[in-house]
Amino acid sequence: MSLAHTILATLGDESYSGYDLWKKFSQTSKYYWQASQQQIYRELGKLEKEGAISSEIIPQEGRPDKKLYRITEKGIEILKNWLVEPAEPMAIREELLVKVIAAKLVPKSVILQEIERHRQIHAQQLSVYKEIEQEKFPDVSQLSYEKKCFYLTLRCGIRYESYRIAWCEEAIALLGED
Amino acid sequence: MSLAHTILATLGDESYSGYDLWKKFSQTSKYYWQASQQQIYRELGKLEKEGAISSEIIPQEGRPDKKLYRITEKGIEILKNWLVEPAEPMAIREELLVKVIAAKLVPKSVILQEIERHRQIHAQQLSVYKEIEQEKFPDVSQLSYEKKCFYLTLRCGIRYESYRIAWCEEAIALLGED
DNA sequence: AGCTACATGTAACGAGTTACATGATTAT
DNA sequence: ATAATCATGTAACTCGTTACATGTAGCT
Repeated sequence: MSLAHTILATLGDESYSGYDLWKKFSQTSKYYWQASQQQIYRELGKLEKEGAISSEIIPQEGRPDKKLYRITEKGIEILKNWLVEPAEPMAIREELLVKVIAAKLVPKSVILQEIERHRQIHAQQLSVYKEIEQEKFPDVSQLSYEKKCFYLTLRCGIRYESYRIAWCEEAIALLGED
Repeated sequence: MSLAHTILATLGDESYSGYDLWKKFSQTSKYYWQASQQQIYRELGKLEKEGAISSEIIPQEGRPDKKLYRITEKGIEILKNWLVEPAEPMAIREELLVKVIAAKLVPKSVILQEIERHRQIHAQQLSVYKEIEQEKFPDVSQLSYEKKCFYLTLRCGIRYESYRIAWCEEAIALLGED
């Protein structure tokens, strides 16, 4: 359900084409919702049919035409109604943990290397987020309400990666000892 | 993909009926993979067709018959092959964060209350996990390799809930100030 | 009389992934 | 030449959710 709401929330600030939305989802929206290009195009089609968004074709030279989407009054109403309804915490599905549960079937080094690989991926992502934090949010107390909200999603990304790294380190330490 | 592997990993230790698996998924498997009863029945059907598991019907008095599933040699092979392949970190999809992004459309109190509600849910879950930790794992250094692996999934659950709580507290503090 | 636990499933739908299809421009 | 970027989409499939369907036993 939330892909539609994420798109509506994004279109609430600015108009985007499907392609632009996809890029935005690959970059800044990454720390709260992920979606593929195909999913976004499909969802845009649905939202337009429902009347939550409208589109306008922008002709371009030397490039394919682009379809620029904007949110409608109806779309804003849909968003507002969704915002006041409570949401349940998301279901946890961690493939790495399933591997840890089945770990005894393969040599210990296989699992240890896989955990170490994940630690590195998360450490890499964490450093990207921390750079964004330093560059874009040097003084948090001066932020507007809206900017604070966006900042908090980045903070969640930072905390998420930190939690993953800490767990990987604990796992390597515990399983690595003989 | 991983639901099949989670079921195979669970059946690796013991035989279960679909109903038993569902209960297990609602309790201990909760911190690494969640699945509904219907999903489990469907997946069991598929896995049996593939020959990864086999079933035996156990007649019971005063209760419906139960179908007890066990993993086959082929199922163990499937698990092993999956274990040595690298897995990517899971995609992040946090509905609460999408709400924070769209927060400006509703009064501040709506979002603050929703975040507080989530903080409480996670705090509740954390206390359940901590009780399990104290009861079942009083001395970590004495655990077998297999038990250590299981313990680590609980530790991940504890770290996850702690990270969620910490973020909620940060968000309430930042948005709550005037 | 109604609720919970036990036990297994089907059907329909919504969400997410993977593969395929097209075609121009710009950079290496 | 080849790859990457821009730009939009269809089709098929798998995975996850919700609703429906059936029936017994035991508790309150």
